[in-house]
Amino acid sequence: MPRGASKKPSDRSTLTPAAWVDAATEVLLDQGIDHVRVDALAIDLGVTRGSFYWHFRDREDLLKAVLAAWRDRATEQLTARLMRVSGDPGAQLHDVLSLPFRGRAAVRAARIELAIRAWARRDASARKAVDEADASRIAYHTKVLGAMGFSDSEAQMRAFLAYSYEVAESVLQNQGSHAQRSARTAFVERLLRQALANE
Amino acid sequence: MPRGASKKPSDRSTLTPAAWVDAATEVLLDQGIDHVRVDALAIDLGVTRGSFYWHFRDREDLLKAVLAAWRDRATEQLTARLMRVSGDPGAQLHDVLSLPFRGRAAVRAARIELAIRAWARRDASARKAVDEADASRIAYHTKVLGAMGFSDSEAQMRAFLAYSYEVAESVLQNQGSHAQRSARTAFVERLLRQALANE
DNA sequence: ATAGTTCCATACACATGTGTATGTGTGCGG
DNA sequence: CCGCACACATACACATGTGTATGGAACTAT
Repeated sequence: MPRGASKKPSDRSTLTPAAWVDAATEVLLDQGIDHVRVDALAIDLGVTRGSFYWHFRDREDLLKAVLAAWRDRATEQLTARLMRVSGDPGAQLHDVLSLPFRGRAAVRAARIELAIRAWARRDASARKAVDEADASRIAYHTKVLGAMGFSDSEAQMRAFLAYSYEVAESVLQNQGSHAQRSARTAFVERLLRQALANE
Repeated sequence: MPRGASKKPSDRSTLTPAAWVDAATEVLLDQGIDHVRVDALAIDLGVTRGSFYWHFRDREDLLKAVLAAWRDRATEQLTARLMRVSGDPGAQLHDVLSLPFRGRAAVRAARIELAIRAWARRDASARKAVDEADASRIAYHTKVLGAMGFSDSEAQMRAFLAYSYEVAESVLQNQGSHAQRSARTAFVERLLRQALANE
């Protein structure tokens, strides 16, 4: 009797490792890495732990796969942004700063990232992945701001400030209304464009 | 009343609830709230769980005490800052922005706060405490920037940006050298002081 | 049809964590 | 010196989580 009557996943009758990774990521994003447990995931997927230990060596193996999946997606997002060279660096800066407002997918991605940051506080490999993602994005910001005419060192500092604002907007998600958020985003964009008064 | 009515000093003979809270905070700051366990704390304190369940009703009771202790300390820090009216708002802004560099105690406090932010992602009371702390600090920043001559709305936006930078400096602790950090802090300070060019 | 592989179920051993019930030594007041 | 509350120790019941060993149904290949 084929157990085709699966609940929500694809029409596949058998599970893939990716399905376990997705389920684990789902728990991770609103429960934290410590609540990612194989038996709970098995219940979510409608199977038993016997399935899990066929696809994965142990729990650590799954967590590594979760981290790898996130890192792949993060770098993919960044390279996609590098690909669509809009030519206008000013538009790119606007594009970057309005990222937190790109709908529910972006919000979800931000929540996943926050969960991984929390995880990175006590896991070396997660720490490494997050640090590399931060460095890559800051490098991209630096490149954009450099293309806008700022010197290398000043582009670096402005890039960090821009990225700081992005990170904080996701961390401080309960501070200010939506209108305030878009207003201050526009303000930050103008401030970052503006040259520093030399005294 | 059992012994000398001393509570603060390490009364080597008996434990206080504060000792449990301190031990729990120590685990919290580098392991996360899920790793705060009564038996591990008991071992740390050199006693058994029997002692714990005399001082606290259950584990939740301890966690509430940990959160209350942090909140008290956070508000106390802020009111202390409000008290020492340096008069010069420019000096106050500098004081605020150089906070992450105030030695090991500040670093430790930042780590505790990050752990509580992670906790707040799935605990309503922790969420509330963090949101209120953020709001209070942003309000203080807004007041300082308002005293520097900016309009209310602009002071609000600059205050959020300043606080964003502070939060990000603690979140992105592995990005940039110490020299870079102090350089960009000085840069952010100058940028925040500067008026926005009207076009 | 038969054998083999895939994918999962079942059952067990083991570790860790919470909470409760009860025992125990010690410093006080009376 | 007696008793009693305090502060903890000891022991147990119970729940939850991991990992392994083994069984078994469905699909495939021959």
